[in-house]
Amino acid sequence: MATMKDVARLSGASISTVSRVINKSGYVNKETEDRVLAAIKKLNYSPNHAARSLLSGETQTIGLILPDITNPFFPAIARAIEDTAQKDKYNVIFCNSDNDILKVSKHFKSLKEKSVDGIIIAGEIKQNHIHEFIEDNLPLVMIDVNTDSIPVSSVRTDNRFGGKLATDHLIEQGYTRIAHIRGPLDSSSAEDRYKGFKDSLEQHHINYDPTLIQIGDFRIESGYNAMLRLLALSDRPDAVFVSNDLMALGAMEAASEANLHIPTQVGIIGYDDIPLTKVVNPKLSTIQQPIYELGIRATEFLLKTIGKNKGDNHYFTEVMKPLLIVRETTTREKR
Amino acid sequence: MATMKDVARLSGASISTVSRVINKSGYVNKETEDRVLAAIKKLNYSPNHAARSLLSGETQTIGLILPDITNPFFPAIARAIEDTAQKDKYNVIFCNSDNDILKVSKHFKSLKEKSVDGIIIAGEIKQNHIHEFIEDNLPLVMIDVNTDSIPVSSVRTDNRFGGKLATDHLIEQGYTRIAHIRGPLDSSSAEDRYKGFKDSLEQHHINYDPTLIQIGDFRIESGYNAMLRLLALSDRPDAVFVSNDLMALGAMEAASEANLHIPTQVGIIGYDDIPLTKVVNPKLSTIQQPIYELGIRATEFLLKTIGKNKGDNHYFTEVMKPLLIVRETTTREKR
DNA sequence: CTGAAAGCGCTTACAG
DNA sequence: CTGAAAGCGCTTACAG
Repeated sequence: MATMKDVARLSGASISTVSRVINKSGYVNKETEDRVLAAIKKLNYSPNHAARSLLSGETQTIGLILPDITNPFFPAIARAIEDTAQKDKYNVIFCNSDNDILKVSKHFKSLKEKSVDGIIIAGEIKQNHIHEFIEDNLPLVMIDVNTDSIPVSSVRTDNRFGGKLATDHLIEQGYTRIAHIRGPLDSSSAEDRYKGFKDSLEQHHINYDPTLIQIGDFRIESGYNAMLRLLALSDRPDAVFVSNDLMALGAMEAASEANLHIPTQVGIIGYDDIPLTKVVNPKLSTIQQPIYELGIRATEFLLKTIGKNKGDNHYFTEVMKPLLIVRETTTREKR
Repeated sequence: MATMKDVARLSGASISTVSRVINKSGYVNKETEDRVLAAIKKLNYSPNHAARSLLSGETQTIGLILPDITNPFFPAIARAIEDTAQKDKYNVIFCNSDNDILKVSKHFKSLKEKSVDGIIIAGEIKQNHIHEFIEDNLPLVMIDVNTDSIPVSSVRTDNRFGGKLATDHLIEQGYTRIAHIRGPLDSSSAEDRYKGFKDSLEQHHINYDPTLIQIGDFRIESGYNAMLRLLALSDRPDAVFVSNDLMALGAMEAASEANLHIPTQVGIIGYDDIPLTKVVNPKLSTIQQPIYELGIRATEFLLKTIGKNKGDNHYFTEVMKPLLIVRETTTREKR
């Protein structure tokens, strides 16, 4: 690889001058500039990124820690982040955490050592762990985590409102015994959706029955198993609000195997609106999160924070509204 | 951030000695070592990656260029690559190319400027473009591209064999008029699967009917549209081998809308075995590619190449065998 | 076993 | 408008 020294030698200019034409900083005689440009071209020179980083402390790279790229919720997030970062010439390093806080910490540390300019974390992170990350003063944005009481940038949807939306819809469709398969206790999103579920029951004066609440881990099998438990109840539910689409798919499978017709015998609504919802049969009703927009906004916040002076404690938060998407798994004829 | 200088000062040792204990290179007195270690801990020192890269020319980072992470085929590849890279302390920067050769080139150049130690490219790349990339002498591995006549490392499955496998299966199930929805003309995988399709027909002495061949772009809509065209034929097919699962899903949708029962009235088999195949109803028969293993092996090859001396023209190729997975869309009772 | 010095490829004042 | 010099934070011979 050619260096600036080579370019300087070939063009007859000094290294400083070469630097000036490359960075378009300071005055350079037009003819000198042309000679330098010609030399750059001839040598196929391109600047050494590591050397620049050493000086500037910046790498034009951001880190992305997400639970698992093979979970259908995350590719759209990752894509949005990469698209948005690319526009500002940032690259993104991605890491999978499997929602294991140890792995999150490990990746965070490793990214910090690589001097990434900022980090985006998606997934279930408990509040006390978030504090651990903000101590480092590295620009940080959390996706889909309720950070209400923590000074950190974040982007998420209003999960409580979404949970209510889903449950309201089931009630309006005439379902009367409504169960909920919630996500992990660690997850603030799962917690908020669960709260929305209770809000709706309360508003409609429906008794809250704890036996109708099952806990899953946001993966398909756990939805299947939770549904099995619900169907084993003596007084089983006629509808269930499932805290994410993946588990809802599992629940649908369990219902089908029990020969229960969806939506007439049991209604099911999910959460997220991942692409899968449209290809299953019947198509899954769900609460839509603006997944791609979540990723865009998170990246915008991160880049804005990177732009600010360090030590400046600005942070940004946005809570987006989710949307009810009625498809086939809940459209029972009204009685 | 603390530097080695700070550590040296605090521990009373020289910078050279500090470097020795950090890199465990050369002899260091046990007591000196302990003092240095203590200082490192106290200052929460971690080495500056950019400075190291400047010296070594290595970044412990690899680039991954894939068409689109939101295409369900690629998350598993990306995950496998990240998992494997992580084991050797490599990070991966990922970029989406949308199968646009201009974007591939752009990303390739940008990754090269960031001094990544190697690059993995997945997707449809024409042979003449591959030459462009190997000129740079940067360690490179291609995934799912037929590179038979090109000196470059690659990992793929035997697509021609897979295409034959799929078509043989349809014939064995008693289907007699078999169509093929192929992938783009640019794609060597699509071409090879198409060849396998023809191999099978030939072996079974079935006439090749060009009207039964439609071209898609590997995306769901194109499968839908291609199927529509096939169904509009006066003498329409009773089965179709679709060149990937996503298009097969589109084809299934078109068949359903035409009120054709799958698999009795029309059989459909896909290719890839993405997770979606198991959640659709009926479940999609397909040809399984070992997607995760593809990613592992590609990364292993890349890291091996990085380990070798530059200029050393070793390259590695592996062709894996695909597997027939019979599910519900092709299991017609034999006549 | 340890330290001083050179150098990786750049940018940034500073002087002219 | 241009060049010499210092320095970013490290590693690597080299000398002791």
